[in-house]
Amino acid sequence: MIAKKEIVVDRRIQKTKKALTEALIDLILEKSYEKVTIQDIIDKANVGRSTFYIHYESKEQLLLDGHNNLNVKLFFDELDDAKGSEISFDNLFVHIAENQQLAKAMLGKKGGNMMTEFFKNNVALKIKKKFGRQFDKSKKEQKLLTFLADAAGAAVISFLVSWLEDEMPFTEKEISSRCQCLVTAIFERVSK
Amino acid sequence: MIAKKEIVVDRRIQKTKKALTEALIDLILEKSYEKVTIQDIIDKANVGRSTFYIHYESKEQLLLDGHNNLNVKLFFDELDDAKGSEISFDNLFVHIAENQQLAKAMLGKKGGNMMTEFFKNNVALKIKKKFGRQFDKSKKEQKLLTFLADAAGAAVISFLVSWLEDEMPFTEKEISSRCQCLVTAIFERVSK
DNA sequence: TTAATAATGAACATTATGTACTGTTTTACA
DNA sequence: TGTAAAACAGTACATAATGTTCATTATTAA
Repeated sequence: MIAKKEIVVDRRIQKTKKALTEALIDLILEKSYEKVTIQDIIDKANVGRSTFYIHYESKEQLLLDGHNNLNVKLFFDELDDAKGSEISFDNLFVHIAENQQLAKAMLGKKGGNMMTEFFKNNVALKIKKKFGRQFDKSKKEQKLLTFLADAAGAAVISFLVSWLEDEMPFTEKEISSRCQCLVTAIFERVSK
Repeated sequence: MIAKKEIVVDRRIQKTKKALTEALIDLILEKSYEKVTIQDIIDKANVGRSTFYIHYESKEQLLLDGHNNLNVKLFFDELDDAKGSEISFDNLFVHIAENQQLAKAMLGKKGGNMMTEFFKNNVALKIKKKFGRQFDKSKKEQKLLTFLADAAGAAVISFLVSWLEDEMPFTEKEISSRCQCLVTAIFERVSK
């Protein structure tokens, strides 16, 4: 077995990226994503202007990169845990509750549209996979499948964000099972 | 009866506002809402910089104002046409189809989040009114009602946008009745 | 210890924003 | 049709963010 080349990331890079990411999260919660400028970020992170551009070329890239991504991926891996043909949102909501501040920054009203879209697309994709076999291969049926999966994804994210922004008034179990119910309802009833 | 004072809007104002609005719509379809600058708008509309600021203080205000609003209001008045406890989306979709280019600019992928939110909130509000009586006055039930109405609204808008962006592959009747079915399904099945 | 490289800070050109002011043109209305 | 009011164009200006470049300093991995 060949030894895996261990890539060591320079500590300076780690520190810089961490500072920038944390500054962005803070600033999103302070103002709102759209209103955060790169200038704000480098001021708050106490990082030189040119340093920012070494690593990123926009705040969008900054938001997508780094340990955010790790968290985001985790969110979705959880969706796969369910057995059978149902999607379980249990772990997703638990994970969201555990990372409330990050989730609010990324998905709340102050968070940019990009992250919400990203989440929505991922949920829709999972839904599409689960229910795909119920639709035949005709173009029309496939379009309907896509439309329904997107709509269900949008509904789930809306549910999730409402819950998150409203101090999580239901238990994770409760909100999660309603989400599952919602998706099932849409596919059983609307796909004819 | 007192004669209603007729307010005549200066022709110059009408012309200016129309030019600015049309420029914005065109620019949204060319680039995307976020990337349109006020500079772009006044260049395309061939209007002086100071003139813009006489009437509006941002592009958001421009988008919300004017005959756009007339159209938007029309969209939603149509939702009230249905008899009984169901919401009919028939006229909405017909109206959207008739104003395809405007609708795409406002609701499509290139359109800003603002208009989509606006639409979603309006649809959610109508839905809430229709189904409100099925929920008791307890805080928890009222929250669930709000969450469900918002989720249903999000699903409807997602459906609408998919349809609009995909060259409207179903008839207005078809897509509209699926929307209605979707809303009903959510409320019958998820509200327990 | 040292060669590599990341960060700093300053400078610079470019672009958008929002305001202010002057002079010109268009309008509503009497 | 004449006139006062207004909307407009055009210019100038201050402010702010963007993105790039470069010389210098510091930190790091080996």
